[in-house]
Amino acid sequence: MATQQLTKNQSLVLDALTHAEGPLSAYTILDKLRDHGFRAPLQVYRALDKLLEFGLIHRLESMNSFVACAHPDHHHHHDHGVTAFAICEDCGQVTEMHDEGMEERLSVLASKQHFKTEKTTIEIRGHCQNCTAE
Amino acid sequence: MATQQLTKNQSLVLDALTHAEGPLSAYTILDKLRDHGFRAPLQVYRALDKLLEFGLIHRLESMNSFVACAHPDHHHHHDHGVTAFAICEDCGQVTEMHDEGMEERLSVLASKQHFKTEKTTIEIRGHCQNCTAE
DNA sequence: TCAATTGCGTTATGCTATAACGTGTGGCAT
DNA sequence: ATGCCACACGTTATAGCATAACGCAATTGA
Repeated sequence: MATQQLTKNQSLVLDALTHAEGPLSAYTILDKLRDHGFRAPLQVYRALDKLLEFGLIHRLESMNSFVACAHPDHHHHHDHGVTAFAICEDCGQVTEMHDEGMEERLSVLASKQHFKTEKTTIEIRGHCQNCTAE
Repeated sequence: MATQQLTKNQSLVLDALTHAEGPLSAYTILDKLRDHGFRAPLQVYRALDKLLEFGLIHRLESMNSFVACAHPDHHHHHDHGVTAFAICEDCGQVTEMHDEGMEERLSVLASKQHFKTEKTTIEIRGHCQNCTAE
């Protein structure tokens, strides 16, 4: 299963996210890509939907924005487990975290309620190391 | 520290959420309260902000909606730790969950990054017990 | 009394996301 | 080749979520 072949629009959107300092909103991406022929929000949203599907980007629910996936292993576009995000409210930097123990706790919590999990969102808002230094 | 005295608007919004089956969006609340004199979104959002501050309601980031807090002990409006929400995509029901082990894992994760946590969002989307029964 | 604070109401605006329509292209079975 | 299908694309319009900015009224406290 080779790396998914991306369309022009999808590549442009992924590049924008990859080269960005932090998460971008769909409309910010639109503005960045106007010079490349983007005119309407749907062009961005359609590309974002596909990139999410391929596992190449993440959506940050707490800020209606998107980030490129930090993982280098983009060869399999199946889940690599639950991802937690640490989002710095000062500099906007996002750190992607994975933890087996946490997945285990979540799994236990869900099964206690007989709840069938489809997708899990974990977002920690706060201040990163750099921005905490006074 | 007695229970916070609420204004008329705040009470109306809290009542709407308390009596609702599931989470409500701000505009849905607005519609429900038109008969009580509500005319504009800001009337709702201002009440929601205060209720969030008092810890009487929660915001569900993944669906831009709000729910009444399930806790009976509304006397202290400080944090009662991290809350995880199980959100059923079929019936919309929301279950509030608290778990010490979970908080511990998150705390460890954050400290590994030297990250200072302000607020944590955990939302599990899926299907509740009732809606899973075929 | 006067100033400061807080909640309120209103209008206007901005940001986020999708519906609905039509076009073009490439694969592929007939 | 022809016809069909799936998919990406472009465009316009609209729906849904959230806040800025203004001014008024009531409350509190020096």
